[in-house]
Amino acid sequence: MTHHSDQRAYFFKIDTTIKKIRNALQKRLNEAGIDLTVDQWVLIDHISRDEGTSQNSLAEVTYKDPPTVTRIVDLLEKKGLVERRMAAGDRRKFNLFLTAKGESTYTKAFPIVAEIRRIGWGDLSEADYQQFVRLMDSIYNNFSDKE
Amino acid sequence: MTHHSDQRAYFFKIDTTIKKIRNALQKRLNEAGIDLTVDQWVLIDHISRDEGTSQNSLAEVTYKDPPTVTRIVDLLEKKGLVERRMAAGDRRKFNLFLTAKGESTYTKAFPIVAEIRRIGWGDLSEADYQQFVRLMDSIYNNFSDKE
DNA sequence: CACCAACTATTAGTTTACTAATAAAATTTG
DNA sequence: CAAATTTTATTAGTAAACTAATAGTTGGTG
Repeated sequence: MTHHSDQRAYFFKIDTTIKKIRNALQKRLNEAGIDLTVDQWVLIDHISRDEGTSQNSLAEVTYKDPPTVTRIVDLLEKKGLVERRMAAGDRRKFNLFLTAKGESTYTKAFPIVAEIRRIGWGDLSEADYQQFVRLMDSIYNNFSDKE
Repeated sequence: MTHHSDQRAYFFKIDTTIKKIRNALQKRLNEAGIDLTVDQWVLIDHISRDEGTSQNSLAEVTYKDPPTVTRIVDLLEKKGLVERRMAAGDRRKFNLFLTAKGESTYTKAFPIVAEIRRIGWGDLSEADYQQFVRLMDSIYNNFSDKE
């Protein structure tokens, strides 16, 4: 891209778009009376798909930091949605599980998240999705490559 | 887009990409010894382009909330980079200006931000940029339309 | 075996985002 | 003009991201 006056725009567009998505999802969760933040949903989603996972493993797959995961798991535990169990064979680790209440919350939240995904994607096509992935991966990798 | 197993991916890709960009920029600013966060940079960039702007106006153009702007301006004022002056004719408002130190910091940070933009965009083309804008605007507007 | 390095999770401190409530000032309306 | 509404900015509280430091545990190596 040559140096146009709008060269600032791509950071900004990504930033405002992700904020818009997060806010829309949070609003729907609130309206549905589901006591979950977006990031809390991200964690229970991953725990549900990989019961017994450790916190560091969760941090890795969600691209969150270990301290952030610690705090979100604290909140989820306090709400009674997630349970920490000592890992057999490694006393440093916890294995994470959804409680019955956690499962039920997950089940209630899932269709709302799916709906927001649908709304956001609108009538964009599969070809659009491939473009999207190509562009995002390209930007991402441009930073991974150099250092 | 039909319901593939990767349908979760687009939220996630946007989120991880913006994090990557922010972290890369923050790292370069730190390495250059510039005492600015990314969001602080966003504000002084806008103040520099529109000297005397108000906080609410800044909030609008940056898509930040008024309380967030209040706090970031507090920090910038504490660092001596920005000055609040009472607005003539409206005692609720402040007009915001960069101090000499603020100008100098802005001048030092600018090329670093430009470099990060260049690195992130890599060898993507002008046509890619148009695709990018189309996709992002589409997702964004899909949420704006239906409330 | 003892030491050293790596790993897992936590704590602490700073920054930003969002909501809700509030103070003060300006504008509109009856 | 007086009252109600709107606007501008702030404060307070909760949540999340990042860094740095630390405790406790594990595994490897001399």
